[in-house]
Amino acid sequence: MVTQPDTRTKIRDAAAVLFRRHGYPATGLKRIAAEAGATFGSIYHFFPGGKQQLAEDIIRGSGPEYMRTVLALLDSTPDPLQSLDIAFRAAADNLAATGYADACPIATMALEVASSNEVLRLATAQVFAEWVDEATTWFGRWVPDREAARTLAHALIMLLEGAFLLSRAARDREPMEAAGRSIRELTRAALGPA
Amino acid sequence: MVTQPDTRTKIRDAAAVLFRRHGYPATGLKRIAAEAGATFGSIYHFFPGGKQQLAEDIIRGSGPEYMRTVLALLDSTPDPLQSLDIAFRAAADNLAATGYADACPIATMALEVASSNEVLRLATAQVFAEWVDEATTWFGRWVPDREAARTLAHALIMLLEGAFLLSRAARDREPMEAAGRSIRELTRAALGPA
DNA sequence: CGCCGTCTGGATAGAACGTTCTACAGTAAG
DNA sequence: CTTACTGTAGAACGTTCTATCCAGACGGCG
Repeated sequence: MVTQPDTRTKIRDAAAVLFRRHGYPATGLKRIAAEAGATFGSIYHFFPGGKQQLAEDIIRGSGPEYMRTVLALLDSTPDPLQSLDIAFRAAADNLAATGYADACPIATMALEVASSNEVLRLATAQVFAEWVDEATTWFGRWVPDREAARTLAHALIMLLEGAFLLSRAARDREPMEAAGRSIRELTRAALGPA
Repeated sequence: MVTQPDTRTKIRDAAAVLFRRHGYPATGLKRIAAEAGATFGSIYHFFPGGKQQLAEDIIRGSGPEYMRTVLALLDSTPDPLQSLDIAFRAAADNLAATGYADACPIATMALEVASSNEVLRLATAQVFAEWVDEATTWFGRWVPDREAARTLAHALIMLLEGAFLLSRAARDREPMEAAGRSIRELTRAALGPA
């Protein structure tokens, strides 16, 4: 039905890219409008709350969307170790393919607003909490102990985020590959004594 | 010999706190001057390169300084597993004590500049590389295989950084504690087959 | 046709940004 | 006393920021 993206979507998509790559304060609304092919007035028409509402919208939207992508990769094979390998390899490939620009959609913003903007901080916290819950459920399929599964879920996300940080800074996929080895090692250890 | 901090040091220290908590673009030179008890002119007197030079100075200075703190904790006992426990517990304590504000001194900036400022990106990359090397040496004391030690070093730093991200967003020490359990589990696995 | 809500285009405001510039205080050397 | 140097103080510049405001274009409908 929708032949071409409407203005609201164009603004959202352009802002999401800029926020992810450069962060919240460094991204100007003027630049968002330019990249979206929209005008200033349109931003405030669709997002009366201004920059903050736009960012919150993107955090709460891109977060779950990204997790869905990751979960799809994690379900690509029945073997959890092999799925983890595929997922982290895909993350490294995507990172390298985008010139080490596109990583976690909300990590940069999360660090930026953690001590200065309570509304956005809460949004990022809720997205991360959702990720941990979903990853815990995923690990729970093979790891009966819920505490152990939750620790693995935390490790998965922290290794992924840490690898994004190091890989983006170094423009090198080595950290992401090390992260993949580590999460597989942890999972293997949790599966072993079964 | 130095009775009170000179202006250069006051500016550096104030800027380091602000950059760490709010990031690079969100921190204004005016605010830095105010917090440091200095004036505009003094900033440009000591840092003719402006904001970027100040940030690079802080990245290259605070990075190694922070690693020294971590390494001191890691050498607090002869047992690596116990030292890791102490270090991650200290990180969680410090985080909670500062209202989840003071975490990694350069992580926020590293993500912000990774795709927009090559000078600062390189500075962060070199600091991280140094961290990995030093952590590799530390693990190397018990793990003879250098590749394995380097993977552990990456895991240590990535888990720490990931835990900073999640803990700051959630204002909760659980992620940091999970990171501590995970790095000890990985280290245990590497020590086991010895 | 005229009407009306939706959306666009852009001017404008007022504040804050990084940076540059000049003036000046204090001190040590000649 | 003069000269030179280091550091302080802050005004001023041009740019960019978020946000507000309004005139007008568009499309469905009576």
